[in-house]
Amino acid sequence: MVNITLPDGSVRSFDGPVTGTDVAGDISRSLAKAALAIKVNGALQDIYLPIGEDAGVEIITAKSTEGLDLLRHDAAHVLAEAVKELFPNTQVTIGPNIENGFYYDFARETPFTTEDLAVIEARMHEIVQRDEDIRREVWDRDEAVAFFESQGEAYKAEIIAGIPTGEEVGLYRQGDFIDLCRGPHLPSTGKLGKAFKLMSVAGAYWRGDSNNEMLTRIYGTAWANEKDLKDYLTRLEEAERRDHRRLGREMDLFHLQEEAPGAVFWHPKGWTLFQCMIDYMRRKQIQAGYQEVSTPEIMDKSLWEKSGHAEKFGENMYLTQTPDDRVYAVKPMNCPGHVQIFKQGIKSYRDLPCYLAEFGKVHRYEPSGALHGLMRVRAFTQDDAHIFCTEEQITDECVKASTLIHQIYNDFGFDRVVVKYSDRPEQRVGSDEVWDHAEAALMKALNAMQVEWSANPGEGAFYGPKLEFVLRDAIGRDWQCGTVQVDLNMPELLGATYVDADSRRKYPVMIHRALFGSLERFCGILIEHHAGHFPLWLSPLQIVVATITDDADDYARTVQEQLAAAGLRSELDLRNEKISYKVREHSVTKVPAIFVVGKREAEEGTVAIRRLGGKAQDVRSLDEAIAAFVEEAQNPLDR
RNA sequence: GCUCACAUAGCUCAGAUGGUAGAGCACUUCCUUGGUAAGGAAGAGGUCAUCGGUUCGAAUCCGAUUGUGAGCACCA
Repeated sequence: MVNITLPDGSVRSFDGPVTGTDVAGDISRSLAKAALAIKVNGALQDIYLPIGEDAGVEIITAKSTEGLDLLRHDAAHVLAEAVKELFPNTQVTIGPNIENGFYYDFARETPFTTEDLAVIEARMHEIVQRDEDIRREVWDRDEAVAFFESQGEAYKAEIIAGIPTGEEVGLYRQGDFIDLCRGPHLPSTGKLGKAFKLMSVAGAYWRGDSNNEMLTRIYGTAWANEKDLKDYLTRLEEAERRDHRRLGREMDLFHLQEEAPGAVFWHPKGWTLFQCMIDYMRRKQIQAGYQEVSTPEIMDKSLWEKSGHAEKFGENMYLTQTPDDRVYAVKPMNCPGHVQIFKQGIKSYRDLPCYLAEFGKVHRYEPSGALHGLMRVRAFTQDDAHIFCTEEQITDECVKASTLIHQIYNDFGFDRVVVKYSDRPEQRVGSDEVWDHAEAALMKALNAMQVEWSANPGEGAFYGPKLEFVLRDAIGRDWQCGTVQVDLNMPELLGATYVDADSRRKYPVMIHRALFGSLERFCGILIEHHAGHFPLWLSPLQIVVATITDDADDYARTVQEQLAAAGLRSELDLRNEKISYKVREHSVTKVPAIFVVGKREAEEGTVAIRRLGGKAQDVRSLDEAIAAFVEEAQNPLDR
């Protein structure tokens, strides 16, 4: 007797060992059909393996996340099988499931191109049609290595050779295709169904290391049913519609061009948005006790040699040579400049903490392949600040900076923020003792912050450990923005000191922090987060005054003058076009509100307000409308 | 930087097999004065990313360069 306990607590008894298939079939035929795998006492396993003793069993279908992951993983195997059938000379490597789908990395002389995808996808459908059994086999490790080597599968052999000797190796066979895999897998290829699609090809380094050879990767998406697949494709289209590069053009915010790769040409509207962010931040920082400064964009290379930038960051730096043969570096960071300001005069411990902030434009020569709209550029503006303080003040100051970051993200409409903690990288300045100290201090601050955090080992800056603040946008993507870094190295490298209470000279601690991070990137994130529908206070153009007939032109001018006098950003649309034409155009460019004026409004001193995305018109007196909009357009700091 | 793809009018895109370019929208002018997501007509606009090669002839074929896209690696 084998007693199987199901998740609802019910128990079913069987005469002897049973498989997941038997259990599912015992419950219902439809479940037997939908069953992909089972969980026996909480552990996932193949559905056709026997269960010999009493156990808790859960049937896994594609409705659960786990089931969907299995399905996607199987899609990767079917992809590999299809490729091996079509291109026998290709070597297989690895193919996991990922968010929304799967990929498989192949090694071959000539990489796949997009044209190959259709052929491969068609073969995958054939393999699903064949409904081949997928069965687990247990092999001896050395035999498995020998087998894959004999098949010319060097990468697979290498992976298996990495498994400890003596450990058993699970292989899965489907048709003529056999692959190393931890499993579990679906019982047959037919279970994959039709809801999958190959999406793109890309290069990817073997084991993720750019020193290794590049493989050819095929990405695909797979879902439980065709409706989910269709929904996913629709979501991709929606994401494309809110792409900041597209909206930036449509809304006339900025452009990029070939002569200045990774550098932004801000148009008047985009620059207005940018300045709104700066205005907000400037006030916020002053409230928090910061002093704003400005430091040179180019400084002699020798300074960057002292700070360690030339050595540790040199590959990312722009250099300029002047007619007098001096070599200057364009600043990639603001810290050395701020240290120069701190160093002027003699600082006392009473001057600490000293907060120096700058909207500093920095240039970094980023790898060309990394550039992406506003999100990844070579010239960007940081809302950067350096807090010079004593060791005792580190915890407090880090907590304060973190609080500030959370408040700011909140004002900009982001409520989910997570923190990542990064410790010493391989490329670094300073002794291990100093790093021990800096890491411990930052960790102490992190614990005092009471925030959700995760570790990011080895990812710190070259001068100190850091915290990164990652926010999640409206469509669930994570963006790294703010950062707080504890630096016990830079002041010493650049000779910055203060006089302590015991009248001895000491090196201050330097906390580097940025809140938006890069203003350019933050701007891009805002565009995508709001899909161009900015809250009124951020919207570069707040109101368009549009006339119905030219009888209303004079009145429209009056309206716009009054809007301007009230500090609202508006434009006048007196063109000889129908009102529906004007409404459409200003809706497409995401203007938050249109004040429509015709003969009636001119006579009554009113405006007909049409909000972006709304259908209703709200006719109000001009004074009332202006008061309401002034109120709504207030900076969050004034509310 | 690496792999693949792409680069034609301001934007979105057509332009088998080589014979020096087209559409829609936008723009300009005219008609229309129209009440909430595209009224009508006419006109103007391109050294087909750049440089080289093959050819009688290149937007088209080949190579290089630059830029862009999707990934990888890197990262604010």
